[in-house]
Amino acid sequence: MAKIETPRPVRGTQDMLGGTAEAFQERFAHVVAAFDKVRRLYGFQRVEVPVFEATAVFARSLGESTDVVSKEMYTFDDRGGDSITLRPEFTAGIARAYVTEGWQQYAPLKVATNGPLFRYERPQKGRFRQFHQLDAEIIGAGEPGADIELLVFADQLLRELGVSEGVTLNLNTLGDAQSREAWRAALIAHFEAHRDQLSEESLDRLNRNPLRILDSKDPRDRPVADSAPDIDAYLTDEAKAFFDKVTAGLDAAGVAWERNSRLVRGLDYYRHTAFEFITDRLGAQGTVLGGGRYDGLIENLGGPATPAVGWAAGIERLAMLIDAPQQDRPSVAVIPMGEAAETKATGIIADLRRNGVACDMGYRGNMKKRMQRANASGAAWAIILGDDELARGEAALRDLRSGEQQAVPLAALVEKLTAL
RNA sequence: GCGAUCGUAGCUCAGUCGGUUAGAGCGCUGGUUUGUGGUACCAGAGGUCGUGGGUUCGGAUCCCAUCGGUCGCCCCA
Repeated sequence: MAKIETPRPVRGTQDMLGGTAEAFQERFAHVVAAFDKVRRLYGFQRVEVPVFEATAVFARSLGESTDVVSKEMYTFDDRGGDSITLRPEFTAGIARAYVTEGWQQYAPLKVATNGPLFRYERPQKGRFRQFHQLDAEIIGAGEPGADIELLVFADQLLRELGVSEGVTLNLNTLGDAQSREAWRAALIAHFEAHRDQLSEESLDRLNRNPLRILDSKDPRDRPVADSAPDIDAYLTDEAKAFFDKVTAGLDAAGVAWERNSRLVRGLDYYRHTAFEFITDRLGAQGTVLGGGRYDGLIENLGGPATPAVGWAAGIERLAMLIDAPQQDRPSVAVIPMGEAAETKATGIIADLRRNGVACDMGYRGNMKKRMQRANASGAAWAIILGDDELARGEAALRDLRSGEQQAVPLAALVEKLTAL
């Protein structure tokens, strides 16, 4: 008989098993739990949006960056012939819902979500095809206060996770449309004047996405990129006032930040604030949380002109940075010996669980094996139930830490253990 | 799409100037102790050496191809 070949997991996907101190799943869950806790403190409502959308939702949101649309998205036709795309980001879907579900009535709307996203990329450290993000958005608020609130939220999350130490907030402004255009023109002029010093890749970027030359990793580009003009000289008074309010707000809230005049966004609908929390502990993927103001996006999706700002954070990346979280252990291991005892134990364990006592039953192997498993499970107590105990209507309750053991009437077990 | 590097037991890895039956630790099963763990000792099960081809008397080891992992480039919404 031919050997059946087990299908392999799809490239860039992960399976996560919890239950042990080193388990990545435990870290992952801790990041999500911390996010949910902080999100409530800041009054962000939980929102759920579909994992897939009509392709147009993302295609329009990404606009002209054709490489991303054509090569990086999981797009397919469904049985009805409609083009569907697995979400590569949260913002577009939330913006779509804001328009189609009439959420405009709640503006300014503070929402948060988290879940899986999909991008067809080559996996590497901190990069997967199915990955997961936390996401927070404020839609319908054009005031710098919204940017500030979001940034303080992000900062507090990183503090709660204990990773703020090695992570710095890089902050920049892209100005309003007018500032951005003027700066862009100046940058192109600068790069054109130094064409001969740029790498081939950056020469290509010059046509495609000139702002990206600013954060090129190629050492040949650095001198030209570093000597390129900041946006500061091109900011309108309004844009400058906006950025000043954001930085003043951060200072007032005690959030440390660094100006990074090379931090840019490729898409045109980004305005004003752009930020990334960056670490050097994750290899090539240093951004742990990033976002900015996208005042032009909702209009791009056919909605009313709506100012909005938001951020997203990679759960896997955060999970790689945090210390191993404390994990919950079952506190009681029930060890029956013999069939009659096992039946009785089934009732006892159900009773304990209904009364909020976390417990597990050991039903494999000999006594020694069961005790070993009970010990390995981290349980603090073992309830040993054999024919002898059963006949006396009691169970042996053993403290697995001290080794002390006592007989407890079966009827008193729940009371005894819930009192501990 | 490009580059580097690695694929040996369930896991982590030894073993390669080509040479009898491929090893260890952990885990698993059983035993020393017919019902008592965190120690110890003994035994056992478990491997198409990623896959296919080539060179050779002989390949885990050398060559080619292919698949997969990892890291980096590109891209980064």
